[in-house]
Amino acid sequence: MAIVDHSMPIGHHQSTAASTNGHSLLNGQNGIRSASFETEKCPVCGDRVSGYHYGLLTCESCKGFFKRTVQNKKQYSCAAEQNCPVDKTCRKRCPHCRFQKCIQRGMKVEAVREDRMRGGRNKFGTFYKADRALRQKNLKIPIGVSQNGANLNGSSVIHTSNGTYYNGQVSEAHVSSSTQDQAAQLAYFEQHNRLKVSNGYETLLQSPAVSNSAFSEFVMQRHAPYMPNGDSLAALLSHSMSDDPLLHRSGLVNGMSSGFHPPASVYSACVKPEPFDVYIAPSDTPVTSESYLAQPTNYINGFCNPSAVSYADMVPMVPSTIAGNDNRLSAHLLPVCPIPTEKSIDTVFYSGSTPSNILEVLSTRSQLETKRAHNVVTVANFSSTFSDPFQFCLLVMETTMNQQISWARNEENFRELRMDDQLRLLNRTWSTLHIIDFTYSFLMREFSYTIQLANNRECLTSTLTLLGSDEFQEEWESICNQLQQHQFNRIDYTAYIFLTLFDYSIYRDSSSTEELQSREGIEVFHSRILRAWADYRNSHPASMPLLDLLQQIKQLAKKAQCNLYKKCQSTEFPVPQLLKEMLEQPNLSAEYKSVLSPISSYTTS
DNA sequence: GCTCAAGGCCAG
DNA sequence: CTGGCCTTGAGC
Ligand SMILES: [Zn+2]
Ligand SMILES: [Zn+2]
Repeated sequence: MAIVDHSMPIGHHQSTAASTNGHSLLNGQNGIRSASFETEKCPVCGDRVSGYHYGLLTCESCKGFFKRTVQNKKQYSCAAEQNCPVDKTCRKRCPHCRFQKCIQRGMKVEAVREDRMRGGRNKFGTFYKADRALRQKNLKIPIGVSQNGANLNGSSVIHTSNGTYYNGQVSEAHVSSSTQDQAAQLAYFEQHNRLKVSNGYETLLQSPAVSNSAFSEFVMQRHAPYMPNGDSLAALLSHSMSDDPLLHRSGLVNGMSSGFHPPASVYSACVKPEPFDVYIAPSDTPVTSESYLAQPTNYINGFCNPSAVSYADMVPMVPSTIAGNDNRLSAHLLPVCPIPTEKSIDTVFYSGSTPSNILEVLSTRSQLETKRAHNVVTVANFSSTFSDPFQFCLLVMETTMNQQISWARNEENFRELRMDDQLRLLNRTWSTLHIIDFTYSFLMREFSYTIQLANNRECLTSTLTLLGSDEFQEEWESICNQLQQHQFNRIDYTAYIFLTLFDYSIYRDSSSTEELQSREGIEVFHSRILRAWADYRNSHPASMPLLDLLQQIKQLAKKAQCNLYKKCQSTEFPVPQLLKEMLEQPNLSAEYKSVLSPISSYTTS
């Protein structure tokens, strides 16, 4: 490599702390570690990452920029349309858009210390650690085909340079990492806070910064999406369309009046002293949606039409205890800017480049590993607190489903679908996706056979995987064995996920032209994945054992879902909101009946 | 003790 | 204002 001398991670130098080997990161025992972010690109500008800063892996300059901005409470404004591209070469040009992107990518204002205390560690440490562990692990996954690892991040393959419009998303294609960071963190921290709830006594009092800080920010963000009519999923999806609540606030939003500076500036989250222990709402089940205003029905095509959309009407869910201090959310929820959406999957997805690359690229760019990483963290967290296996499963499922949705809505292809399609697809496929994720995690030994719970109890991994059922354990184990025999790997897993998610059969019977169009888009994508996968496997879709297995998994998911539905009817534990809604979709009841009757003598009314 | 993210410094 | 390099210090 030509740039060898720059390859030492910056931020480390010999002069520090009498460390005997200042260059330990490059060689020796720690060599592996350095590799973990040596290849990473800053999710904000694409420059070389120097470590975790304010919540995620970023470069040194974005770190500095972010720090200065937050410390000095700077208010930038954009001379253009708030969608300036931000990359290494032009990041200086528009600080407004740069900062916006920082936030959007998940940098945390609350990690900037108000008291300016140096050194030490903060609460994000655990997240960094978990994230690092995962990245590392995933580096070691064998790739399978001739391609070598070097290509993993070379996603330059992927893009034509179309749109700079929507927050530069497209032009960022070269950034390999962390479009997921934010979602990931949210999920991560949510769990922590939720745990606090369940243990949590002390918390409420000792958090000086709580009232307007970090926490409420993230709670808002996290729960903002819930909707009044029980449409959590829709809300979760639509909320995300323009990303982060924190940002739409510097001055003129979409040409609206500029004088208004909501009290809840981003900086309010800047937290005082270090151990900012955030507390959580004193409810241990996910918040319900009573505090929402009615949602004017229009989220279906929401993201196409900025003015028609009623993001501003969506009042985020804030736990009642802290709800007092914010009505400022509406400002947050304004869409950042319209998203052009003639783009169909087809155009979004690149069209040239060899088929088998598609999965490679998807696998890398879609950050499936990160999603799974958070599943692992979720499990770890809940398992230490809960002792009842079913309750444990419910909570894990609820949380991971949130993560699933966050993941999906950020996924480059999925997010281009009409909202309506997104809803249907997720409604349709969540249980299968769950099973695939957990099964793959199991195969990767991210979970062992059983999961140790509190009070010395345990939960079979198969139970958790199968949505809390233990009836199908053998069937699942058999599937696992077969997957293993076929050397099911990361690429196969990626194919499984995408083939499942993009299930065009949801429109099998539809006749409206709109739906047919949707169906076609999804189908095209689906078949492209299928071809790529077959190509990768040197096989034909018609004769792929792994494809048969996927069908089996889908069947299994269906059964498991029915079972879960049944169990939820009679459980003593509260069924979390989102899960409940996913289970109780009206159109499913018939299906539950038909699936259940052959297996068991379950009788519905 | 060592780590490594956070703050500080300052030439450009 | 930027960003590369330097110092700190809680937590492991
Ligand atoms: Zn950067
Ligand atoms: Zn700009």
